Amino acid sequence: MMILGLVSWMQPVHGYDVRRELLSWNADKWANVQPGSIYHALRKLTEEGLLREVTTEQVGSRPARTTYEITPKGQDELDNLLRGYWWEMKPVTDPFFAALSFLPALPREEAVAALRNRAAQLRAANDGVEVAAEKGWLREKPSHVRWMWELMVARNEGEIAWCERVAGLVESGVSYLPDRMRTADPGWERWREQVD
Amino acid sequence: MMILGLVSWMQPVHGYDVRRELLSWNADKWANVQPGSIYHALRKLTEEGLLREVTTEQVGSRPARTTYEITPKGQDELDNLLRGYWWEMKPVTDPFFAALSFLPALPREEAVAALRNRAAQLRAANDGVEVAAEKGWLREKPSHVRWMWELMVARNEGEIAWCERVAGLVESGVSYLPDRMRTADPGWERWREQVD
DNA sequence: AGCGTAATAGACAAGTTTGACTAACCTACT
DNA sequence: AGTAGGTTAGTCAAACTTGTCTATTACGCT
Repeated sequence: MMILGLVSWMQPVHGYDVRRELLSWNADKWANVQPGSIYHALRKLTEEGLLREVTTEQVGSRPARTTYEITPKGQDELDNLLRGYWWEMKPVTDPFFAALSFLPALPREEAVAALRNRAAQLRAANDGVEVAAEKGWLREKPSHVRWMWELMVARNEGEIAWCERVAGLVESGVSYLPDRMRTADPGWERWREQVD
Repeated sequence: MMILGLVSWMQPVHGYDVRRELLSWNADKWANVQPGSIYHALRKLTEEGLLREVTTEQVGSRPARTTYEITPKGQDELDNLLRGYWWEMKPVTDPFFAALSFLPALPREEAVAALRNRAAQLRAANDGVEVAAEKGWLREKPSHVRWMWELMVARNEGEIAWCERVAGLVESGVSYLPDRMRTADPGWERWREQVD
C-alpha cells in the first residue's frame, strides 16, 4: 500500500499532506489512489495497527487535522509489501488490451489510423520526457524518479515499433482468423457490419 | 466496458457464459473484471438501457438463468467506448511504479538483485509467448490475440534493457539525489537505515 | 448402482473507491 | 474595505468490486 510508504517517509503527516504529495507525483494516474480514498485508508491502517494517531490539532475553527505516524508493525508490513512488489510480477492492467480484443469490430482503415496515431502519441510522450530530463523539471527530481520515466520511455519504444508493425499487417488485409481456419466462415467481418 | 463488448459479440448470452469467456481470456488479470462483478454489471447496463433481458429460463430446479442481448443504444455506446480506448491513451497503472518510487528504502544490493530477477522473469515470459506462438495454444487463436501477446513482448523487451541498465547504475553506487544537490545531506540513506 | 468431483448459475454481505460537497481561512487586487 | 478565487482539511452517500457461499445437475469411475 502506497499510502503506508508515504507516511513512513513523511511522518508525522496528516491526510491532506499525503494527498498533496500523491497529486504532485501524479500518483492518482498510475497508482490506484484517488484523493478520496486516502482518509479511509489512513483510518483502516490505524485500525490494523500499522499506523498510529499522533495528535489532532485544530487551527481556528477549521476542520481538525489528525496526524499519523507509522508503528514498528507498520514498518514490517511495509517492508514485506515493498519486497513483494519488487520481486513479484503483477501483470499490468491496460484498457488498451480490452480495446485490442475487439479489433475485429473496427473498420480496418480506422484501426490502422488509430494505431499510427497511438505511435505518434507515444513518440510525443517520449520526446516530452527527454526534454524534461535535459532541461525541464525532471532535473530537480531524484534519480529514481527520472528512471521511472525512462522505464515508461523504454516500454513505449517497444510499443511504437509494435504499433507500426501491426498497422502494416491490418492495412495489408491479413485475416484475423487463425492460420488453420483461414478458409472458414469469417463471422467476425459480419459482426463488424452490424456494429457499423 | 469490456462486458458490453462481450455481450455484443456473443449475444444472446447469460452471465455464466460471459464469465467463462472472460476467464478463458484471462481477462480477470488484465482487465479489472473479476467474475463477481459480472452480474452486477449486467444488471446495471440493463438498467441504463444498454442491454435488454431476453428470457429467463430455468432447467430443473437450478438457479434461473437470464439471457441478455444488446440494444441499439448499447451498440452506440459500445462504439463510443471502443473508439475512446483506441484513440486516447490512458496512462497504465502499474504497481511496480509504486515500488520504484520507494527505491531508496531498499538496500542497494537487494534492488540490484530484484532488478536482474525482474529482467529474467520478463525474458522467461517472452520465451513462453514465443513458444506458444510457434507450437502452442496461441496458434489456434485469432491473429489479434497473438498480436496482443506480442505487444506485451514488445513492451517487455524495452523493460528488460531498462532493468539491466538501472541495475548497473544502482550497483555503481550512483547517488539518488538530483544532480544539483549531490553535496547536500543524503536524508534518504538515513531513512533506509530505519527501515532495516 | 453408488459416490465423489466438477460444472452450472447466480446471490450476497462486506469492503473499497469515488466524486461531489462543506466550510473556514488566506490573499491579492480593485 | 470588500470580495473573488484559491487553499486547507476532511466528510459522506452512492456506486462499484470482491470473495465466498449455495444448491443443483452432469459425469466419470469402480
